[in-house]
Amino acid sequence: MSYDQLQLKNQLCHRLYKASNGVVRSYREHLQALDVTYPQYVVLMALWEKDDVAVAELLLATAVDGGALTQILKKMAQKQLLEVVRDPNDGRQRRVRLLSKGQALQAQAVGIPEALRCRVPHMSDEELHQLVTLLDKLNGVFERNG
Amino acid sequence: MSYDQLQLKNQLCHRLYKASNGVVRSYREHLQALDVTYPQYVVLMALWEKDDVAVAELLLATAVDGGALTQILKKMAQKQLLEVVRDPNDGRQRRVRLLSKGQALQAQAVGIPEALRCRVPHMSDEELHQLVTLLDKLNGVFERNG
DNA sequence: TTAATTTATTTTGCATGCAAATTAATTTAT
DNA sequence: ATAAATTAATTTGCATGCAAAATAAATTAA
Repeated sequence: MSYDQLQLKNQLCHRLYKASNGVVRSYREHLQALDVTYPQYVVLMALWEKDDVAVAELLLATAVDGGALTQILKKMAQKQLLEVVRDPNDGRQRRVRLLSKGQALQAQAVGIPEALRCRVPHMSDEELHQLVTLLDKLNGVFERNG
Repeated sequence: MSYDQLQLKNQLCHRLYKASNGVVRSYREHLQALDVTYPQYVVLMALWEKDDVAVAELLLATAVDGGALTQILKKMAQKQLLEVVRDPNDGRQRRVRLLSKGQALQAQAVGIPEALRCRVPHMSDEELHQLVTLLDKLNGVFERNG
């Protein structure tokens, strides 16, 4: 009954599961100062890079779930971080735009990446870069199909 | 307003977020045949390796959230996959034990790891091993503290 | 042009992930 | 020996992640 391939220690998926949850948990303390959750932070990063985009474009950029994104945008709109307006040219689309309060958060978030980097002092820049490269290769699988 | 360090393409966290969600999504089709969710599958793998363990030990092995684990165990118990019984020596602890139906699922799960491996044909065994090694190093940060 | 189809979002129902509060049982301190 | 502290689990409230169904608006087809 050994089945090595079913042992948790041999599962890439479980490592990703732990890493993702762990990293998001690590962000929480920093994001609380901005009063946003991790997915909300991802939406903000996407908008800081490119503002005034359709929901569909935001879905692609953030990889946040569609059903969840609607709720997330509602909450962020309530907090005056952004607004969602119907596209005049295509009524099906809704465009997302940062409000001043959402734009202002960028300045407060500038130090977050470095703070998180400091949590992993035992890993070199090269190792982290390798990790990024490998994850990109893995994520390529999910780009188009499920 | 560039702030390179805040661009999504420079975030390790976002890659982990996408990878973890993507991989779990990939498991879903295989797990549906067993009628279990991904966290439930993790619990099963832990129990297949070591059965009759306290909830606390299962928490450590699986890294599943405590609050969620209680609900997960309830559902798995309803499905007759396992049972949760009070420890006679220490009434605070509850021990989790696989039932025959839960044990039997192992045979059905044997092919899952290979099926998932086939989803990443463009990555070599060495690359996947490197990814595992780097994730383990990253996850070391979350072992004790948050 | 009006129905059928396609596209963009939202809604719904269920299953976590998480922090904080609560309950239950054991151990420690006085 | 009994209160206080500690430990093990569970419960609660909120925020997603996800699939599938439902809406709404634009486009295509007949």
